[in-house]
This record gives sequence, C-alpha cells and structure tokens, in this order.
Amino acid sequence: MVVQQDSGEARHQRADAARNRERLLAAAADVFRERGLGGGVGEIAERAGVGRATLFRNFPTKQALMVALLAHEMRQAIAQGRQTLAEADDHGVLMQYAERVIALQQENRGLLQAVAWDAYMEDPEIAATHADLMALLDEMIAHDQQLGLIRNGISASDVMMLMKGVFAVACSPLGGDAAAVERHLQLVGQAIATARDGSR
Amino acid sequence: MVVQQDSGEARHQRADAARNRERLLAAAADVFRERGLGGGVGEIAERAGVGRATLFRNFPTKQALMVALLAHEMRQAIAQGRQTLAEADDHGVLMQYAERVIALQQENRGLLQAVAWDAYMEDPEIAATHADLMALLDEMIAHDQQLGLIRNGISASDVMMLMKGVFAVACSPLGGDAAAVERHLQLVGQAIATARDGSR
DNA sequence: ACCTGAACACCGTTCAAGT
DNA sequence: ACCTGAACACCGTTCAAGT
Repeated sequence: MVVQQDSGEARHQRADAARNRERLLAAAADVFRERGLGGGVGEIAERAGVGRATLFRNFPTKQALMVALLAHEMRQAIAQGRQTLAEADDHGVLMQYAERVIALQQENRGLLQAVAWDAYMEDPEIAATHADLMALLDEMIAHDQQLGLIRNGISASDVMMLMKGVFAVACSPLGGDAAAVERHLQLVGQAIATARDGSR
Repeated sequence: MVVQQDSGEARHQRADAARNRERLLAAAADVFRERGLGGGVGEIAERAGVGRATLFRNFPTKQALMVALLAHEMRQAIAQGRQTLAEADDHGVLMQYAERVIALQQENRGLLQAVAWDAYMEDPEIAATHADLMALLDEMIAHDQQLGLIRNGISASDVMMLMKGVFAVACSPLGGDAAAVERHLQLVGQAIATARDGSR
C-alpha cells in the first residue's frame, strides 16, 4: 500500500532541473485554474520562469503535462483518502470522502474529465494511480460494509461510475448548484446503501 | 409538445445556401466520427464541397458547429424517445430508452460530453433542446411510475445525473466494455426502481 | 446574396546556439 | 547536462475579390 513516487525515476538530475519540473506543474495548475484548460504553454513557462523549450523537455507534449498534473492531484486525493480511512473507525467513510473529492474536482475546473476521456488509461502513470484509487475504494467499501452501511455486491467501479455523474454536474460550468449536487449525492448514497431508509 | 425547427429561422435563404448548411452538418458528423473532435474544419469544408469561409458564415466558430451538430443529434434522440413512449403501453420505457441513447452516444464518439462540459446551456438552441429532453424524461418517469416500476421522488435531473456516469463509461475510449455498461445500467435501474428486487 | 482562395493570427512544438 | 529565444507548422478565422 505504498504511495508511488511522484516522478518515477529521478536519477542523475541536476537540482535546478528538478526544481523546474515542480515549478512547471505548479504554474500549470495555476494557469488551468484561472484560464481553463485552454491556457497556453507560453504563459505556463513564463510563470514557471523558464523558456518554452524547457517545458517540452520535461513534458513531451501539452497533453503529457496535463496528464502529469492529473496524476499529481489524483495522488493527493488518494493520500487524503488513506488518512480519512485510517482515522475513521465506527462511522462510514465512503460518502464523506466523496464530498471531499467533489470539492477537489471543482477546484480543478474538471481537469480530470477533460483529460480523462481522452487519455485515461493510455498513460501508465495514470493507469497505476487509477489502480491505487480503485484499491482505496475497495477498502473503504469493505470498511463501510462491516458497519452494515453499504450492501454487498457493490464494487469500486460501481462507485466510480455513479460518482462520475455527480462530478459531471458538480463541475459543469453553470452548474455548481450546490443543492443539486447534494441531492444527487444522496441519491447515489441510497443506491449503494443497505436499507431503504430515505433519511440517509 | 412540438418538435423544434432544425435551424430556427430560415427566411430568405437561397436554395444552395440551405443545402450547404445540411452538407456541412453531415460532413462534420462524418469527420468527427472518423477523426474525433480534433478533426479540422478544412476537411469538413472540403467534404461538404464548399470553401472554408462558407463554413464560417453558417457557423461563426468551430464550437458553434459542434453545438449545432449536438443539438441536431439531441433532437433525433428526443424524437426517437417520443416514438418509444407513444408505442409503449404496459411495459417500462425509461431504461429501454436509456440503452438506445447509450448506443447513439457511442456512435458519436462522446460528442455530447466533449461539447457539453464547456457550452451546455450557454447556447440557446442547446438550452431549448435540453428542456425538451427533460420534459420527455419527466413523461417517461410518470409513465413508468403509473406501472409501479419507478419510485416516487425521482426527477428527470436525477436520471440525467445517473446516466451521465454510464455514458462516461460507455464512451470512454478504452471502455466500450459492454458487460460493465450493462452492469452499471442495472445498478442505475435499481437506484430508481420501486422495490429492492435484485433481478431487475 | 452568396461564394471562394489566399492571407492572418495564434499556439503547440522543434532547433540551432549558448553556458 | 541543461537552458533559451527564435523559427516552424498547423489550424481556426477573416478578408478582398469574384459571380
């Protein structure tokens, strides 16, 4: 259950080069947040304080940069989830985590969706991170099942699928409508809950 | 319950101009299907047998062309749904329609998703078509509720939200995995069904 | 009233030259 | 070993000229 290294192999890398990679990721996050995914690589390089070409040595393509950023933020989300799971004891953890992830997604302007539909599993880094996420969800489901909160037969991929619908609404440009998101989340919660209660 | 005209106002339009608009939409559908949404406007114009500039008189921007195409295909899907609803009598109609829409989405290479997240409600044509779709879903839900198949309190926007998750899986580049789609659809069906049955 | 090919502008990507 | 600004290529968009 080890969290993966952020950059694969970082062998004989000069200190400034490593710093540049970090700066580029941070700058990309800022620019995408402000301008949307159409934000230009020129501005990203400028904010990172490097030349365009340096960006393209670190990330062979703009898409690769987006994928790396996505993987980076997925890892953060997974780390938070592991912490939530470790601290939780006698109360359910999955739906609480779902709310947290929705908030992260909204901050990122739907980065996951924009990148994911094109390149989700093609990139090995994303594939590995995705596998980690599925494992985390499986553990959360098992945890909540032992408390009798989630019914049997629900899988991590089921949860992902249901959550994608909520994400879609939550990240829609018009649609941050918090009430609708809350309502949909409840509906998803009911879909995987053990008893037909209505109140939770 | 009138289906909207395809092009809003078509007042004093020369015959060849009207034909060009149709050809451009058809060519765009072909190119996007073959090359994905990155397909160039040059190729679209060429296949339609017109110059680039003609494309831009009919659609002020490439995005506008995608939106118009999306609206066009949404209208077809709505028309099919109305027919399904009219023919159905003593059996449920919503989930059957869902399967049909999924098939349409897969043909379009996820056009809806790619366009929708950016521009869903901003375009008035899309907003109107979306309203028509919601009305159709409401009628389908009411129909199935009278048969005791769908529980009370389920709204069209709930169904849309749940379906978006299924669409996302169904249209993911890797993921046409038919078994997973079928499984997810069942789960969604259970989420809105009246009784906890398990078999349907 | 509508069409067109050529030109423009922008942005992702590469390259020759620097340290 | 790494960096850079200038050049390249591509594609969405516009324009001057045609019918």
